[in-house]
Amino acid sequence: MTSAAMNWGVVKEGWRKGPWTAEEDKLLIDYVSMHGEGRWNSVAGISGLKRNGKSCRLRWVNYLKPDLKKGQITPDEEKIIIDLHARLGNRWSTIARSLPGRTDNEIKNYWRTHFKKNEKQSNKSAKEKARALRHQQQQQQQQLQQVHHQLHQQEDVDMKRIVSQLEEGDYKLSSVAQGQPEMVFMYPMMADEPCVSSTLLEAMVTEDSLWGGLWNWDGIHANLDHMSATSKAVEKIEMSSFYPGYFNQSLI
DNA sequence: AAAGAACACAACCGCAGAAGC
DNA sequence: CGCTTCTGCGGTTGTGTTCTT
Repeated sequence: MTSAAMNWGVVKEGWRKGPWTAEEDKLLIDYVSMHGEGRWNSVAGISGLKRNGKSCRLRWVNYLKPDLKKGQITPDEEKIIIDLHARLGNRWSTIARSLPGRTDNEIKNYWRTHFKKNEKQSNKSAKEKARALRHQQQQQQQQLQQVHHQLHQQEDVDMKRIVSQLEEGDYKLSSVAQGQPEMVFMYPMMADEPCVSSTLLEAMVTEDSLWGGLWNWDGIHANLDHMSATSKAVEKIEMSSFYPGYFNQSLI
């Protein structure tokens, strides 16, 4: 069916629908940079966009937001998705909180594409497996390069932030990764909460999860800022049962 | 090379809960 | 306290691209 046949891109009841144009994206980006996220229903009035609030929010959250991670789901991310979906079911937004830069929509689409079908057809052919493996290797390579690049850029900023937080005395640093002297976990000092033992943390730092240890902190944490107290409590209980160490990290 | 299948992604809808009045 | 509005979530659908036969 064509866009025209679907009435996409046309103005319906005053609102445009269908794919976003570059101009619309720019208007929305300008709006958010000036007014911040939220109050989506006022976007149309202020920016001149002929899109309703829901459409604007969706476009921003799923596509325009600057900290979104582009590119395919990595094998590590896939593991987490599988694990969390097994425990949480279709709670995509909760799963997405564990994958910084990924949206619920993206994960939902990924799951639907890759695993929904597998419920019926559990075995992949050898060909498919080989293809998937090649693809994974390429992705891993790309991601590694990307992470190295980002780390270089963020190094100065992050070090300053960590140092200032240390100076405030709110955090404790724990070097845990043997043979990885640059790998450091940071978690809040709480008098009434036991910290994760270094032994446990070491166990978490496997080859597969090394990078995961880094993103878990920033991503999960950033999202907690926007959650209600009740949601936070539920989230903490859920997440701490899945990822040892999460509970300590989330105590701010 | 062409057709069909599979995949990846974007976007809409309806509903529910939170927030504001 | 009830109503309205806003926001976020999950489900679904449609389109374009890539892969397979």
